[in-house]
Amino acid sequence: MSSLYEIVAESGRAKSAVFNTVHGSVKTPVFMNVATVAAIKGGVDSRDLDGIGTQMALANTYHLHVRTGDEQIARLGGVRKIMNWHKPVLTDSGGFQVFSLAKRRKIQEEGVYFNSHVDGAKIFMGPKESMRIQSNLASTVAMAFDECAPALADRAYVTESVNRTTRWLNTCVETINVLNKKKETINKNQLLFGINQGAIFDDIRIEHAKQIRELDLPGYAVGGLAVGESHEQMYFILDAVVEHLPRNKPVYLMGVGTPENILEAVERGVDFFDCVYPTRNGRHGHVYTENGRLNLSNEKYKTDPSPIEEGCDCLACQNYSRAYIRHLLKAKEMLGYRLCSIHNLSFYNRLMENIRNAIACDSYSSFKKEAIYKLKDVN
RNA sequence: GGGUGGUUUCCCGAGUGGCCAAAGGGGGCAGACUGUAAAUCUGUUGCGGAUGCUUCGGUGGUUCGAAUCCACCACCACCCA
Repeated sequence: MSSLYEIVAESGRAKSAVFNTVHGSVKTPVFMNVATVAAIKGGVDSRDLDGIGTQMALANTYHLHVRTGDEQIARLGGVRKIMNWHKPVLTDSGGFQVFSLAKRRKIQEEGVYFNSHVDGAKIFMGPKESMRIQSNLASTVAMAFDECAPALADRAYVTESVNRTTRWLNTCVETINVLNKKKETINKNQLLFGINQGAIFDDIRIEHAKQIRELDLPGYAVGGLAVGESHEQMYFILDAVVEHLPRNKPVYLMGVGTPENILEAVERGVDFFDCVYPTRNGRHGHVYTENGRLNLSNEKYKTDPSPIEEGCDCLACQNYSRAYIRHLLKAKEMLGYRLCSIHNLSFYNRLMENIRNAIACDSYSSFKKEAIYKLKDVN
């Protein structure tokens, strides 16, 4: 029986591992494609991702609770079943919505009152509710219910918020342990990842990391970054906090990020990522290449017969020109959004594969330097 | 042949004497977006670096001042013969 998480290569502080779950194995560093409402936006089907190296997806507790309801999804067999997704899925806890729907919520000790963004209905969600919903969704990995404080929050607020997040984490642990033993639970092996918070205060972050690692959870995330602070501040926090999380467990940097952010974070020991960028930017016509990001809706691509990226084996690059995809975007045709999203996901997965290879060759530092240099090319 | 309504900046369309280079859409151009309230949002869109200059079917007029008032002309739409 293989262990849950096994480091297979290291290069400096960068690590590459295999994460073994009941829903399959994942090679890290890994990028999880985002499927917030159990759908990859832009009309991308689960099968579109076959062959482009996708290993894991992310869905959202809050969104699926609000629509169509986690109990209904449980009756249908869980989020993986309805998506026809045979690989692992991580569910975010709704904690980020505490942040992003700030104008629609009120935080209390037991949880948060939201107003649904769908119909305005009052919703209560705390650690118990989040865990129950995630158990119904039957994801591979459930995330702890946390508060993602704004980057600009002051020290007093962050201290209070982090303490509450720690108390919530304890409740999450107790709750998932009960849920995983229930007869009707679809995935009785659901894993719980804890989330480190503390905004840009390194001492609060470190203290929090030390506290939560005592719980000996199967994985730990760094949350509350890329929410308004500078890149330098983000890297500074990662430098400070990652070494206080267990090295022999997954480290997940939530919601990040750009290719450059990922390259920098891997160097600091992070091995799980997710971000809306490849799909959102795809829908907005921004596509990634090794030599930087292109805005395909720019006039200069109007007659460009070349593929988005030479040598890319994705559906878009194998079959269509930049000029045609630009035309589709201008015409607001779904196919345009779809092709750009598929290409970007393909790019991200290829980036992760290259990262893994560089770690395996113990040449990560020079690989990263060159990759970032190339990304700055102007197209 | 007679009557009525109309012609506005790339398009649609508001504007009936100064606050009008001209509302609002659309389209165009560019930008933003990091655990997705996001196929969304923002900026810009006559020329000029600027005091300015040239525009509202055409020509002429009234007026200190005209897209707006008057005259004629051109074209378009509908109605009556």
